[in-house]
Amino acid sequence: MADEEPGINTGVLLFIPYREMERRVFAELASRGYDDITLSQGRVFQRVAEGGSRLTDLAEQARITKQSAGFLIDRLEEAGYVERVPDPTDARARLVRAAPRGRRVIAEAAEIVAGIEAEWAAHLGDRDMADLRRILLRLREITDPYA
Amino acid sequence: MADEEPGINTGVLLFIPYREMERRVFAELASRGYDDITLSQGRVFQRVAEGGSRLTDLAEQARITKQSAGFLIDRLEEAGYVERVPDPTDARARLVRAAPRGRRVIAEAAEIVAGIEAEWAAHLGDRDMADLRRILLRLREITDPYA
DNA sequence: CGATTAGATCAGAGAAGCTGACGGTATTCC
DNA sequence: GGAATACCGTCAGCTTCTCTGATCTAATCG
Repeated sequence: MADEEPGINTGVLLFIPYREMERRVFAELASRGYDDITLSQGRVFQRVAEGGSRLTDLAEQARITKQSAGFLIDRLEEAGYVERVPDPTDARARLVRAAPRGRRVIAEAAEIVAGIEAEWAAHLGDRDMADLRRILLRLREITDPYA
Repeated sequence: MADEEPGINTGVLLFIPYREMERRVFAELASRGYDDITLSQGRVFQRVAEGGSRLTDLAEQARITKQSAGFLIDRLEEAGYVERVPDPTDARARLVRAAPRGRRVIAEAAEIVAGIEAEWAAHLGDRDMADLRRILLRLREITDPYA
């Protein structure tokens, strides 16, 4: 687990760029005024689907308990990023969906991500960038239970 | 940030296999008796260099404050994974290095990681697995300030 | 209908991260 | 050499996040 170049753990190799992407997106969003959202909240928020998501599903996808997800969604709701509406198909459930402020931050985050991906593509070359995404999509088949 | 297959954020794509690798390694270690180490502790412990590391360096590499790193190292020390010794080259500093129990867990974790990487290679093919690592190493050049 | 399952919440606790401030040691600069 | 500065680690206090366990209501199944 030390530092010989070729022997470095593939997990760590995946983590490094992921973390850097996350850090830069959050820093940039904060500087644009979205400074009332945390990393953990963002990880859950990312999973909110277009038509709304159930709390339990969000928890599963983010790999946290539904209680933790509820805690984070409460904060996102207070800050105006999401809203909870009744699920018309199941009276036990409520749907979490993006509120207006949430939709704006989604659009801005997408811009920022696109900019960073462009930087990466410039460094790697378009060929390797495309290969990276293709291989990661295939890897997802065996590593994402909620694909 | 939603779910169209081709548009999925590259950061998320990196995160999925990373998280799965981490989860499996920790689950397997726990089942082998190393159940007194947490994810956060592991993330710092991974960075402890062969000859010992300074707390400040570990914090920088793990991207947490030195106070947080100190907290985690305290726990790792109590559990017998690391020990702190004076730094012979600087009386202000102490070196954190692996204790015997720590060296054993490093060896076992390496085995587990190798097994998972073999699974991934079997799914992707050796060619794509090698490409993945090669591309990630190049990506590290612009995403790891502590490479 | 009654029993079980599923969605969400409440309550309490522990882990882990942060900022700010401090004492001790090195280094740098006059 | 001495003063100013920077660095290493720690203490103190707080917030955020995550967990386990229990509870409530609604849906579903026999």
